[in-house]
Amino acid sequence: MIAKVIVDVPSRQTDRPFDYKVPEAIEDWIEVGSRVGVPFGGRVLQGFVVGLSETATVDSSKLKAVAELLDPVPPLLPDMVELSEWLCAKYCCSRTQALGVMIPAALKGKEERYIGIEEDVETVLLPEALKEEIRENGGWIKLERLLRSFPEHAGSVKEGLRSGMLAVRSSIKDRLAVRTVLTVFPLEDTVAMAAAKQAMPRSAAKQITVLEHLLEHPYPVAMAQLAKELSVAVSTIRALEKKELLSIREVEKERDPYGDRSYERTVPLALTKEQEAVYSRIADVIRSEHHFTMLLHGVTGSGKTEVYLQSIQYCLEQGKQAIVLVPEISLTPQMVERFKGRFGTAVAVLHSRLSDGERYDEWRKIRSGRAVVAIGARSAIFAPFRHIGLIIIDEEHESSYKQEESPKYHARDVAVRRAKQHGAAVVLGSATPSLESFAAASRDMPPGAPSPLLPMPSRVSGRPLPEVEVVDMRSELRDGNRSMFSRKLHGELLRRLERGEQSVLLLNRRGYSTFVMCRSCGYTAACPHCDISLTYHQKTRLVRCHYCGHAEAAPGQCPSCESEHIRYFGTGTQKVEEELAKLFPGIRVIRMDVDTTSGKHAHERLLSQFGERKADVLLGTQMVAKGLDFPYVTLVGVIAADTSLNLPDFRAAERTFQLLTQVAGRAGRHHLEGEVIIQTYSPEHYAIAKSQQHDYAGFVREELRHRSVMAYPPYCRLALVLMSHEQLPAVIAASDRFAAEIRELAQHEGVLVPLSSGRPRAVEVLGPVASSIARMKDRYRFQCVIKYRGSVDVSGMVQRVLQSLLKETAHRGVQFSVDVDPQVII
DNA sequence: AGCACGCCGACT
DNA sequence: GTCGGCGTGCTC
Repeated sequence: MIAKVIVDVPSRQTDRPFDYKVPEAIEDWIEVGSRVGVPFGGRVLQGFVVGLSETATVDSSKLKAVAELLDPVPPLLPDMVELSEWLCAKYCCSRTQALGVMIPAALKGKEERYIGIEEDVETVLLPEALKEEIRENGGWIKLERLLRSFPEHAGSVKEGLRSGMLAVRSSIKDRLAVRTVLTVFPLEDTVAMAAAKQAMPRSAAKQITVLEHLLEHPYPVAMAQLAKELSVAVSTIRALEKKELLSIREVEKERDPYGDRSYERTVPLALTKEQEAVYSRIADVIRSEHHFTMLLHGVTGSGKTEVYLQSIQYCLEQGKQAIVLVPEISLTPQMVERFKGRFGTAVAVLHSRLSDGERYDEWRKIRSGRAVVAIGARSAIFAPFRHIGLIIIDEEHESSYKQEESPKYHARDVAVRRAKQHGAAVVLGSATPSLESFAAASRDMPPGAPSPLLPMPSRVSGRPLPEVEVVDMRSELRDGNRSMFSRKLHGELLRRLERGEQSVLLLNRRGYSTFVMCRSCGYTAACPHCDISLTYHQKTRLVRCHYCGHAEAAPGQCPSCESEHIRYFGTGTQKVEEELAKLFPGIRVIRMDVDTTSGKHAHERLLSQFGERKADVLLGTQMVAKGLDFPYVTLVGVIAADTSLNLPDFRAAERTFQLLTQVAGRAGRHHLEGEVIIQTYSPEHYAIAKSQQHDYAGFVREELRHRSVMAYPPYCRLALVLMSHEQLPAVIAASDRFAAEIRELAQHEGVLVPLSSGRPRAVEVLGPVASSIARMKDRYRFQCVIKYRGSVDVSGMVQRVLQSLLKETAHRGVQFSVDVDPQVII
């Protein structure tokens, strides 16, 4: 038998299957999706089996054999191997990257080499110390350790290996410490145990206590826990083991990050008429076993989560599994609690704050079938279930579903592809759907076919959406108020303090960091490697580059004109916090931003503090806008709505509308009425005006008009190709060449026509132009934007051009990065 | 990615 | 005359 293996080498030249003989001993175990160790170019590498056949594609004398099978159960299922093929074709990534993104990091094994002394060979030339060290270790010692102990003998080791005096043995070792716990197993024969207890001498009181306990609870129990509960020594239990009245074994322990918490079981709530209609549509699709993607458009507070829960329940009853994706940021304890409360231990939770080990344990729960619901961020879309019936993507418009590193996949698109493979239902849920999803769901359907649009326009509580007031900050300034708080927001904050209610303040800080600028000459501190402005960090008094990490001392005077009028600009959450403390002495503020939420449980700790009303104000960036639900929050303030509006990004208006709508939904969710104040310098902008009126449809109409005029999604699709090189001429040459080649290819296929032509298949190539960050990490960057429409295989075209381009020596050293479906173009 | 093979400068 | 620079090419 021959195994086709993708080896774990991140290089274009090795990005194809290699053939290996399968040793008979593992023939029955190896499968498509197995992880193996294979000899490759003089070392042993990890690889994935993507095919099994009887014949090889190269002559069999060249074939080597699979060295080892790394898991008893293949970590990937055959449908995922197929999915990996689709991933690398669509997103222009290597096969290794596509496979790697589907498994937990703990399973990215590395070679470990062990050194031994060859038998029946004269080894007199080897240093005595080396031979002794190896012998003392039972004949084999890790190469790394040997070299660390005897750095002076590195040459001898190399020579010993070359001349055959030393032997090397390689094995792939997972990056994983499997934790074990000593566990006490009571005798299965309880009668014998009871008899032994009777026969114990009275002096063995402690041993009798243990036996009594085990007779009452005849289940395996952790030894440490047993000893503590009964306050007996471990040696007492050991003594019983000697008498063969129980056994002690090491049991693999799973790290359950939620293990120390118990969840109140919840029961399905009665659905409203609206919820019921949506639920039954979803259930119909699950039952049909035919893939169908639906868009659940529900206002904040419309009870989407309960619909999710009951749909999942139905899916499980059909004997299928369900995946729920939520944005990382809203994967809060509150959210997890609702799912654990309904489905108990059948839920696996996957989020980025887990350690590699914890993530691996949750993943294994899925792979082994002990979990049937996976809830997690983006990568949970690769949960290794066998029969997926339902995939839910909550807050589907969130940009965190797009991975920004290769493979640059969009979880929404992967979800649809997986659902097609499994015949599953996809539910995209949002109060503010992305224009792409809304347009797709609003397409004309064949007569009689059910619509993919599932509307939930009313709130479960029956409460109206909160009042939103827009404050024009220009008139504040005109009236002499130079503070970052308008008089209105100031007054309302004060009222909340007096009444003991809580407020949420949002600082929309995207692209709005504290930068250093000279008021005399206009000099700004910029990174010498990346050409972007440096941000000021008060704690360390350093200015730092957000891209490469370059840091230097904050200048005390202008390096350009030597003026003293150098100032730190922009409003960070820290600054707002200081201002709050000044304006409202004694105010209790919880600040949430990247600085305060970096710890493992910092995010949830801060939120629970706020939930316990230990603070008056929750101040934060985007992360306070999502999914929070606190009954005493009656005021939401947005400090500057337009910071995101003015970004040079075609989705700026959409992002702003979404953010404002989301954050407004945080106020007055319970018995107290909520109020929202939006401060802005452009109150007339439709993104702000329509969010004030809670008018999604109105916003979409306006925004679609803009997108149509400018030919942006959903009226076309985009691909971004970024090229970089240390030398400017090299990157200019490469990008010019790339643009010419791709145009020629499109011309050849007859699709190089302007989008405005109205032709169903069209491709436009823009650029090349210098990237807006023209240099990063000492590399110059140029980019091409490709706009296209219809069934044009742009990924395939780009890959073909890159393949021929990279063969040419002139373009060696040029790095290409392809983003199909980029979320931001700046 | 690594590692070996291969053709041109400063050293015993 | 050799040791070693890293350019080029291959890995089942």
